Amino acid sequence: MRSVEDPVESSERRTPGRPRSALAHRAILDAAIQLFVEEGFGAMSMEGVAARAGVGKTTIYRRWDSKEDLVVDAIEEIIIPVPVPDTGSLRGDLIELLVALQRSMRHSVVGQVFPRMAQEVAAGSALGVVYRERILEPRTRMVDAVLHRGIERGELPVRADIELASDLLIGPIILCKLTQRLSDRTSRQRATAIVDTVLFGLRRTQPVGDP
Amino acid sequence: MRSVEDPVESSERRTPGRPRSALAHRAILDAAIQLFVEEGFGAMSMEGVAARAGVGKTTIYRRWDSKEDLVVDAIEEIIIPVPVPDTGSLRGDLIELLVALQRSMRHSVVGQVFPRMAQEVAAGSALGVVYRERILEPRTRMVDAVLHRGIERGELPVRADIELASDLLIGPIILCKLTQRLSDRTSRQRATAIVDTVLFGLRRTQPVGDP
Amino acid sequence: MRSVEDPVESSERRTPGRPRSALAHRAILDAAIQLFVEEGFGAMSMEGVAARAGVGKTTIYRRWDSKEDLVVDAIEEIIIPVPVPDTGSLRGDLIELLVALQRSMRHSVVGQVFPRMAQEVAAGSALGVVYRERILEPRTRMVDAVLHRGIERGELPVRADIELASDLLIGPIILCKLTQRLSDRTSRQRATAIVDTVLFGLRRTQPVGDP
Amino acid sequence: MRSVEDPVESSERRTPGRPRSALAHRAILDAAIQLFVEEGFGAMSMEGVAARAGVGKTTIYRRWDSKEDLVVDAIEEIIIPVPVPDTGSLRGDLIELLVALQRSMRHSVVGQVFPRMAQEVAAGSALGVVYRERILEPRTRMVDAVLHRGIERGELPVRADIELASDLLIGPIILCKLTQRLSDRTSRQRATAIVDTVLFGLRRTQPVGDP
DNA sequence: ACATAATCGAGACGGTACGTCCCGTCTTGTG
DNA sequence: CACAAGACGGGACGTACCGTCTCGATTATGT
Repeated sequence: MRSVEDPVESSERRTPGRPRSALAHRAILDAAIQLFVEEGFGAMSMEGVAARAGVGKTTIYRRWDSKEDLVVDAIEEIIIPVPVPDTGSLRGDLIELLVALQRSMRHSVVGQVFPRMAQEVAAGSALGVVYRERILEPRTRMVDAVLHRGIERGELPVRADIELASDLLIGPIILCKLTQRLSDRTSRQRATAIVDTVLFGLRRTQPVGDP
Repeated sequence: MRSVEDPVESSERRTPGRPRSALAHRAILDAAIQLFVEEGFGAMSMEGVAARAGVGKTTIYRRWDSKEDLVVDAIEEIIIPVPVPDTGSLRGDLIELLVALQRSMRHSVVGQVFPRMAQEVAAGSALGVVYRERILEPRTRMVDAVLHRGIERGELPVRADIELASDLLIGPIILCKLTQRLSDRTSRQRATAIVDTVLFGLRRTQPVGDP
Repeated sequence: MRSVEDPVESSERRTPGRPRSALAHRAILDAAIQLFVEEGFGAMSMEGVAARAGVGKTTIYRRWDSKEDLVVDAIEEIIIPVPVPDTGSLRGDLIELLVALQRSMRHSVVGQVFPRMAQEVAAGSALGVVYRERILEPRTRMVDAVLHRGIERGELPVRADIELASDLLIGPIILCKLTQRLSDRTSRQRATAIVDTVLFGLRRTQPVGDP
Repeated sequence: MRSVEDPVESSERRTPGRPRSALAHRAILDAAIQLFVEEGFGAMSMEGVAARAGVGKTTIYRRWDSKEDLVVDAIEEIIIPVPVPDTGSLRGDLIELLVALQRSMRHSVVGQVFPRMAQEVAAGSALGVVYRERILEPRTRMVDAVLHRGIERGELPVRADIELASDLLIGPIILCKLTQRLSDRTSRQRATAIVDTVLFGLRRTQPVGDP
């Protein structure tokens, strides 16, 4: 997943010869992520990456062994760390989290990358595994963490099903992204509706009798 | 989306010359759907389809104009109509619906096709549009219909947000499929938990105050 | 040396599928000989041949296994059969032969090809061997034949050294071509001078004493 | 043609900095001539020269501007001055000259270099021009000089065509080298036959009538 | 002693061409 | 006509070198 030889080695000894260009490194990663988003993993070509980065193919192959390796590195570059919110209440935290998720899906490269990755993740390819472990799961764990804190604070029943809650909160956002369905609500309105419904629903886990 | 010239034309006049082989038609569609599932739309090739179907490339291109057209036809072939359940209660209907959805995702070709389609749907490609219109939306509408019937029956508040409810019910199933996360619960347990939580949550639409 | 599969097979059965294009064949050979002359064997590239012929690289590699094979075939195409002259006298025949040789060296592609081939012939490469056998030796043999006829006619001593004569006649022409030395004489004047000197010299094979 | 900066400058002031290695100079020239002979000008590479000389590519390009420059220098290194023979007679001198020419063609690097140069000379490339001026023409002039001396001595008619004679003497040797034709005669036998035939032929320049 | 300066090797750089593979199209003869 | 076979022009693959360009290290000299 890492480049063949790390140029930023902390590192007692320098390798002889001309060092690898940092500019080329950046240009390649930028071109790679752009083309991945525009054309998809299968349709993008190394030749295209080289051309857009203004770089020889050799320079790419010298640093990455395969298209997979390159794209994995490129994906890791665009990770934007989401800070765990702390508004004081479970409801507020979850709304912030969901708003942030919708925003990243809507605006950033992350959102463009996600649908292209669905297939990779489902297929369990090397690329998909990395994406799940480095992008998806950290975000899911963050929701879980916030929910656990809610239980500790007594804002949620001790027995509340965290996994279920997590799916109920994130699922709708993902679904909306995948189906490209447009809503007339703002991100915050949508987040608020989801969070309120789910949190209220979680107070009761017994079968729903007559209302 | 239809083949260039329909061989099963009901149709007053027979075309002159040798008629198209119905066996070849089936063999091509079967090969197409297999390869779509195995390799994905981008990676599969018409050449591969022809080879697996034991057919010349010409025979495929004479009937379909493009890979898109072929795959669309092939996808439509595997649609299994889901009957609208009628257990007598909203809760029962929704559970049946979700169990059926999970089952189809888990077992059939439909489930294998879905992740490959996420990207197409999100990108709004011809293929994606067909998939959404012919596969996704009918199922969503079915959930909506059941929910509306619930309102009519008085099992749900008149003001209940159908779109939100639909997303909350379907989202988790989709999310689970995409992330390939395994649960130790049965489809029915999971469906029940989702339905109960969402239905209970929908009774309350005001902001969640302290519990 | 021959194409991988001969398209002009006389021959009982046709191969199935689309036959190979005769136009492409010609275009490739023409491009090959042009580039060989312009840039030399080492510097010319298959990609360049394909480009100039307006043809895919595949089409070339389908018919020839290597650049050598291609160039050999291309060279064979430009062979212009030199008719054995029959002016009635040895002297006239030889002059005609030498005039024709100088003319082909000066004007045709043959003359452009020759210096590029010198190295190949000397090195004994596949290309060089073909060139020697198919172009050089037939011409040498023709001179030999004319000289033998001269002996039969009694125009030359029976013991005359044919090999020596041949070298003495052809050598100066070749040398002139290689060194690009320009003469103020016409081809015919030069041919006549050479032939007269050599023929006269051949009458005497004993060591040259004082004159 | 000369190196960019001559390391063996006789010369008043030494340049500051590390002086260029004389060992590297020799190693590079040796490697260059070897590779030129083995692979030809077009196929040999500066990288190969550097590798064989055990030297960095920079070191070569610092001293010579191009492959041409390097090879020209390397070729000049192998020039062996041929002494003008003086046996007392024209016939003896010419035989010595031709024997020497055949010997150098057969044995030394010069002989290996010659066929590779034919193309360069004919094409009139920089390399070819140097080769003609520094190697070819001096030898031709030497033959001319010997022939002139023959005229002065009265061994040849005053009107004898020196250029023709020169071509007739040298041409066969060159032709033999180029075509790699093997003879069962010794160099001396062959030289003698050529010289005797040509000298005898030169006595008569009128058209050859009936014998 | 020590700064200065041009050398050295190593090796990364943007490129070009390689020969292979497969794409989707086109063009045959046969059924 | 439909069909299989397969040639067509084209494009990308990953490799190998090309000649150029940086590097740190080395090696002389002129203070």
